[in-house]
Amino acid sequence: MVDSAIIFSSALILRAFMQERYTPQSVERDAQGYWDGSGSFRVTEDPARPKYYCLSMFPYPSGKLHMGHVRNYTIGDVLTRFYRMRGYNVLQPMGWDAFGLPAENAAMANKVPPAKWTYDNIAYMRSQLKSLGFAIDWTRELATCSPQYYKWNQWLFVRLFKKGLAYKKTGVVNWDPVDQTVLANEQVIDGRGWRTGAVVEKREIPMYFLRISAYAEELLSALDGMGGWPEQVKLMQKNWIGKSEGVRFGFPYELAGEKKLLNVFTTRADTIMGVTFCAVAAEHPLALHAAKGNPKLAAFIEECRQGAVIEAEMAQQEKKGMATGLTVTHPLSGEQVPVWVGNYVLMSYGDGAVMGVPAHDERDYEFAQKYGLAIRPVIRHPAGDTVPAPWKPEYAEYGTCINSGKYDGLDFKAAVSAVAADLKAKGLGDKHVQWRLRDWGISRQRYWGCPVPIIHCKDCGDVPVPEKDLPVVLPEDLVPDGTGNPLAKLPSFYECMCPSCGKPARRETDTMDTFVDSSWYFSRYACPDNSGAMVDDRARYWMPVDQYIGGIEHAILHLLYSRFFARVMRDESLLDISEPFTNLLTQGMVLAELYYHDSAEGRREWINPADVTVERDAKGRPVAAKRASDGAAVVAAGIGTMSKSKNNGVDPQALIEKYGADTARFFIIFASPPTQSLEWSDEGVEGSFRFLKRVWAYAANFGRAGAARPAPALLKATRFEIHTVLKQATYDLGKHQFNTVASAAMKILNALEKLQDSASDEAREGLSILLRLLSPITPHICHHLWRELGFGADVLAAPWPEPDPAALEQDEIEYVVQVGGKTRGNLRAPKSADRAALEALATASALVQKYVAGQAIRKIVIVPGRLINIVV
RNA sequence: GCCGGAAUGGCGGAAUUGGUAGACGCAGCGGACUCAAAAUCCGCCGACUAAUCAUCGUAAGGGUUCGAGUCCCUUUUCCGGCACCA
Repeated sequence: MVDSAIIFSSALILRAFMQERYTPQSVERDAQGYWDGSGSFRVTEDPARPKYYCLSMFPYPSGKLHMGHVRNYTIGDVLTRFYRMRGYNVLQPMGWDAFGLPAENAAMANKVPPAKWTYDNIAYMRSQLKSLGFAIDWTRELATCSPQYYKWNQWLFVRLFKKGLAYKKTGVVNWDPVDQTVLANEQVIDGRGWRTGAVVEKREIPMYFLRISAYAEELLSALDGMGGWPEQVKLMQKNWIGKSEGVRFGFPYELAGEKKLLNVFTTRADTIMGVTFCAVAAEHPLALHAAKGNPKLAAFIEECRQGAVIEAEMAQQEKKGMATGLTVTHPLSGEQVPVWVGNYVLMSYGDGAVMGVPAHDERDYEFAQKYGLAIRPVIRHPAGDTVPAPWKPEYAEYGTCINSGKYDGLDFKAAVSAVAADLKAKGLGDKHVQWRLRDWGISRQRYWGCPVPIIHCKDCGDVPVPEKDLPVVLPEDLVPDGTGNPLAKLPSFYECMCPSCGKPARRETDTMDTFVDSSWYFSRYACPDNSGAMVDDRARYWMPVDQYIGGIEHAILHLLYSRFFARVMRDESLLDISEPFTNLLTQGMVLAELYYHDSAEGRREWINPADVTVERDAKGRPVAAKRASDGAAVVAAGIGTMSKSKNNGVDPQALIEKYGADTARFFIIFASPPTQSLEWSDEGVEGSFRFLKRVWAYAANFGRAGAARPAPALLKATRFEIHTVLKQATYDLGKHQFNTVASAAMKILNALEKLQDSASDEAREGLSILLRLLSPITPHICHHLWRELGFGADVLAAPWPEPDPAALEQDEIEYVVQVGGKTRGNLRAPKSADRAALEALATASALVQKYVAGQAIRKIVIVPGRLINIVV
């Protein structure tokens, strides 16, 4: 039956007043005014309804929205509105990740304090977000640069400091020797400072760390239970945490008469008898000691210190090493083993030293070949007992021990156990679990961030700022000049009294990594107005976030830090949960075409795709491209992420002004599924606009006098079509495949248009389904038409449409007919036909007769309701 | 370099668990309306072919299966992350 509840006879009268032309600007202004006026998106805790906390990653206020933001928030809004229509109490908040480097860069460029730049940007971007019509509860807005917010960063830091979960040690940073300042990785270009061009050096400085390693085991094991996260992200986190089980042991040596151990960790203790050298990092104490009397080695270590701390760059540089001249004693054989310095050994992993087994490790093999070190095979691997050059992957495989004395004949597991036991007996080592995950260094030698609440006292050491003195407020009127942190030059900030002894002391001038701000903001949205606590009971109601949406680029750091913070807050009795995000959707990038033009002087100029005219051949294939302004030939350089440097960005604002927010939203949803990259297309936007105009025109003409009533068979077929599409669309929404939901809306309109403006019950029902299906994607036009056609006062309050099983009933089913696995045609059969009937029907058909052509039928495969395959 | 993804017509994409490859849209081509244009509407639209049939066709190569875009192995290219961009 047709859903009569939504059929409303007054619709025809209302319709007479409706404009023929779709004018998105006025429609959207009115709808947004209605939502604002009625507080449609303000929510409070409601134990009677299931809650749904839908969160998109908050933006950095960089100046204006980019298409990636629009995409992110449109996806979140579709989910928000969809769940709302299904009866959930839905929270969708918004805020600003407002501390960070770009504000300092802008400040330097424009001589304006980062605070002013940031607040101006927030004001503009807020207005942009509002013009997109997102169902956001704006009463919960927060900015991480406000003292009311970052006070709680500081408060939590102090708690962790007292617990030992925050602590001080040295860390390595990129140092610009000209500007005398620490550089972020992105400020290092080809190993040089971005402003000075000076070769960057590594420098060790004291910093504060958060002991995320204390939660490594839990962060790893909990991944298994996180069904709502993409496998891909969980796998990346698992590899990042990097649990490896092996043996940690020491090579004894003597230094100035003192007995010491060179500690290493290995997952291949079974190869220990194949050790022919040890390699240590350039920063390793042993290397530094050896360099004292060895100028060549000192020069090599200096060379290793050149360049940035960026691991990707270090991993790609040529493997180099130099002998220290020192030796250590093999703990089991007693042989002397030479110690080398290797630029590929990372001080930050394990003990900053590795044992070298060139026969069974590719990196060690290369190193030994290059420097003429001994290669001693000790494993019988699938390619034999020897390891002739070149390196083969088989050399690294597990096998039984050979040339290993008492361990000969043992397999991997037995050998590792035996070696570990022997090392333990000698007091030199044991089995050990090693993590790749390092503690989180949160100190930044920068101004525009949350001050680290520590006071340095000559007598009392590092003293946390007392709770009553929080927040340590960041002055908002400074302008950095690129030569270090302005806070460190501001006595009024750093001069203070020691809270413990009352004597003059110096305030810490480092600020916190902005990832600290973003690791708990989602909990604060529940209670942003609470000035007395970090979070309260409202956070217990709303947390965890049911659906989190953001870029895949955050798969590891932000998401891992947030998982860590949730546990820290749990252990501080602030939250009841361990996992902050139940379901995670990682959206793809937004891409656009790239065009450039090389000038006569050889300068490459990137041309915005909007300024390019493409010539096509008769089949629509592009053959040439020209700059619209002067006809100059431009080169099509494929597609890439929208960026300033490649000048291929599309401004959301221009789009909204030209077509309206609904068109922008529709195109973004329609163009590709949320998790895949989205390729921008101006023609595609035109097509989306055309579709909304058609929806409008259909509604405006709906039930127009004089339309003939279609034949009953057409009505029935149309209703079948619409309900089939609806069923599919609801399924697609469940798996977050919104692009096909948009397609479904198009299919429904196509079907309705075939009814030629008839105001039949079937058409009215179809239209009400169309508007409800579309309302999460294009809420403004649906809001307007829903009211205008008299379906109700507010489409937000309408229930999600359900497919009617009766409409999906069919008397006949169309089967695909294959012969020998090749599709040959279709066959209609009664719904009731059983297997035998289908076989008889198929074998008797002319279609099958033609292709079987006298061959023996070996068997018949039947997929119920779908397919018949005659195997010959 | 290491870790994680992706690849389907001229283009974006669809194909529920292995079951009619190309839904829906864009571009293109043809037509209607118009003095004309825009807008709108109708039709065609993977390759090969005059057209039909047939054949081929989901990055490349191999395999499993009655049947593979989908599963397995190898390779190529592109994208994300690599701890101070956010």
